[in-house]
Amino acid sequence: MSRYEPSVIEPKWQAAWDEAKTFEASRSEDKPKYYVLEMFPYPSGRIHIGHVRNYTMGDVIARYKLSTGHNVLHPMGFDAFGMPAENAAMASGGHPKDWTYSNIDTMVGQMKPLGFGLDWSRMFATCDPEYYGQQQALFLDMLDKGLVYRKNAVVNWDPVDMTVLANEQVEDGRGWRSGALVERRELTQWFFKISDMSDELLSALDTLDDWPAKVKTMQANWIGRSRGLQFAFSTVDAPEAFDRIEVYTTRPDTLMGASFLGISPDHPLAKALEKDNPEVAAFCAECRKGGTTEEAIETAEKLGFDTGLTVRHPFDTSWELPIYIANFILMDYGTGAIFGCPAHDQRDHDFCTKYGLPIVDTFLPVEGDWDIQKEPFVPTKVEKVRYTRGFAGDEVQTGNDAIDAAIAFCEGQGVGQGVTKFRLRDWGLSRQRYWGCPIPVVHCDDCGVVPEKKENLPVRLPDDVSFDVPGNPLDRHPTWRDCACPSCGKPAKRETDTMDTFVDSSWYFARFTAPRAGTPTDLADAEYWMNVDQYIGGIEHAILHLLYSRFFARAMNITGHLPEKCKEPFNALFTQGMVTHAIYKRDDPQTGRPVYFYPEQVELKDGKAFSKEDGGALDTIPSAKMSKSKNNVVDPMAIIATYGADTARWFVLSDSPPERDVEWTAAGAEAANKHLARVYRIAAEVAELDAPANDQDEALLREMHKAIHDVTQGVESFGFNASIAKLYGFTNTLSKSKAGAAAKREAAKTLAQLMSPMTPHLSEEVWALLGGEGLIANAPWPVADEAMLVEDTVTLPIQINGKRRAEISVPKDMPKDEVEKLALSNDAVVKALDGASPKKIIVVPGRIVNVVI
RNA sequence: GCCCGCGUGGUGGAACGGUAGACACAGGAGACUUAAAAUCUCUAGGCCCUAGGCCGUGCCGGUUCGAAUCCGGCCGCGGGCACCA
Repeated sequence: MSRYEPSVIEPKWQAAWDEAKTFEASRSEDKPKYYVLEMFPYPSGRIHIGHVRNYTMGDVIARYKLSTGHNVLHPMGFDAFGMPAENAAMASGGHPKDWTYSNIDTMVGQMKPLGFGLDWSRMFATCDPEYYGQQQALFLDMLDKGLVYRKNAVVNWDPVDMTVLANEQVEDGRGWRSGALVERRELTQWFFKISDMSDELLSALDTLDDWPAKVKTMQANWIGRSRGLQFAFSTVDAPEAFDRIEVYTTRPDTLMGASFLGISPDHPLAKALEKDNPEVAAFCAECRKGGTTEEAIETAEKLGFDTGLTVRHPFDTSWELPIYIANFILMDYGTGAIFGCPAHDQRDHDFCTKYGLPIVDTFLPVEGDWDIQKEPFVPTKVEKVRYTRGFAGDEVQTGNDAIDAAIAFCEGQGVGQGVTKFRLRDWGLSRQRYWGCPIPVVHCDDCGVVPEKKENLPVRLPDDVSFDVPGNPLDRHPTWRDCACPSCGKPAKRETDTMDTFVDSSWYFARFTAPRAGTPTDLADAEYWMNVDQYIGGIEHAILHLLYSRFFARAMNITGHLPEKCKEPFNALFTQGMVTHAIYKRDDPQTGRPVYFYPEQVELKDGKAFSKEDGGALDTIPSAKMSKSKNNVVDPMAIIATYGADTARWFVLSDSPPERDVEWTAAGAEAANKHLARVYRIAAEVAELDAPANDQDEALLREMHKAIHDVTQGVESFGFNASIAKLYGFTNTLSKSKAGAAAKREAAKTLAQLMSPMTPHLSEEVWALLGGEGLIANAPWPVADEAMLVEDTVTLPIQINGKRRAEISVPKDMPKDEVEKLALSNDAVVKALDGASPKKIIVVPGRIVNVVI
């Protein structure tokens, strides 16, 4: 009998699938279609065990759907533009293009041996001119429909390198290379008008029934719809054109508790004052230090500057409030001006305490005391509170009711109006970098900003660029910028900004439906294949990528590139966890710096780690995100070389639920491999078995049908770990069964089929061994016989006061009162009752009996 | 700082509000073997001497006949915060 040899069988079956074009998708109306997609990878160099897990999940779905009679589209590509390619070019002198395509070659070469059922004929990289040229066409159509515009926006500016930095290139407020203090600087940038769709993007979340609730919550909070009052304070002695300052507040009910007016350092008034007041200029300059992230702004020390100017309170013109410039007020949100109410807001409370401004309550708890000077009173808006300085509605009311009443009152008084605002900002797509899709517009002295003609697309990136100095190579290229104005034909200059790589990933799923089309999409193909039936990817993309894709799908509908039904392009979403691995380290006694050990340098004894080299004890950090610098990255290629692809696939799906992180352990991989070898051995035995049918057959076949049922349910509901647990159990049953050869062969073939989405190579081999017809990949998925699933008797636990004390075995459909009688006659119950009668008996049919004493 | 998750034996984890710990790893005992590997069988949350009982799902409280599960508060860890992808 032969052994389980993955290195022999895996290439064999991969060749067989290629030969039969098993996974090449083509349109045909005779079967329902199914589009399964995993978020495509960034070509970082080598595939990661996390990729293996992600793509294996998608592959399980794809193979399962294929065997349930679907026309499956399961494509793969690369999200190939982005900063790491430029960083590599800066570090080691190559070209981003060479680096990227060489990485793609490597990664494809690593993915193929894993046996994923992918349609490789559709593969593309977003840096292919064929792809980004179509993206430029899409951009021009969006420009034409008014979905793109230019405005000023702040960027991280490195004053030493004279270049724009990405957020991740800013460390503790300093540029990562120069170490210079980063400043926020305004540049003219291109924007997508995603905010026009705020309301729609929010309300349509309700239609996404098969998306995780947490993702929808995150998106809803991100879009951040709020209702509030917008009104103006009139100023006292302010510069010309600033006699009124518009503010937006979500708490107009606290208007009588206002202590100051706060404006953003980027507010027009601040900018006006800055011009001839050096103190204001110095303060605003101070505020502009640091990075652009919300995190940096929110966690920075709250600073304010008293302008000396005041505004009049709208309800009492003799009441004047000081105008402060404050570093925590964002120009992007609302009107860039707020009124501060320290009694009911922690930040305002801190601010007023710091600058000695009055703290006046507008409401207090319905009962009890509150020292408002010491601590702000910030109840939720659904709680009832007692208004001490209310001006609308009841004295005791909820915050929500008070807000509604306040808006109505103010509108009646002619003080502002109720408005709905969103937190969502327009999507800035300009990047001052080389390795991205060029924005296809031209700057002409006479005609202004002019779109490039479609027949001139793609606007290709030049190859002759260098990365020896900071900044955008397109800016300093000797000739690339020079072109003719598409409108008047005079010499003009190309736009040198390229697109955010999120643009590339916002429509690739649509492109996969017709990857070689001469237009961004082919409507007939999109109509057939869209939407993505199952999208799989990391939770880290919960907001930006998924929101931008939802926006793009709508924009592509408006520009005629996608049908109406694609406005929500992902029918179902699954967010998978990471693959983690322990970190082994110890501090170097000389330098005190941590030294990281590779798993193969580590010896494990009684759960403790020691260096193989010198036997010294090591610290273990369990379940850490894999990171090259921590030496805890597991290379899938090494796993394949040792155990084969099926072992890697089986392992990443077992144990942990897919949405949770899974820890890679050598022991776990070893165990997975042993199990697969065992399945092979059992199948080989069964193939040679020659035993007559007997009374054990039915028990085995019953278990087989239960396995079909449970495994199928696991696959359908992303419970792959549950499917695998069931498969372990069924393997044990089969191994121990004394049933006849025919029944055991049927069971073994079914086992192979149930395993085939996870371990396709082994399954094909077992299938062939047992005389299965054709490829198991094409064999119809087994269907559980309902009659075989029904149990005649059930075991009911008996609880006394909620604690399990006994169990009884009863016929499945025994009436409640008979179960009750049986329970009461149970020894444990009789003993516990000790002659008394129970207070209550709860019988949940088929589940449990609880006797309350 | 803000938003969203997660927390169960030595380990990964299972469990429609209904027998907590399925399945697996590591461990223990045994079979086979000259021996080892491989394989197979049994065992296994903790505590108490056992019958049996007590304690146990990060911590504190609540709802319920019954809570890992629902609610409130805390602690710890992770993801995101608009130029990492």
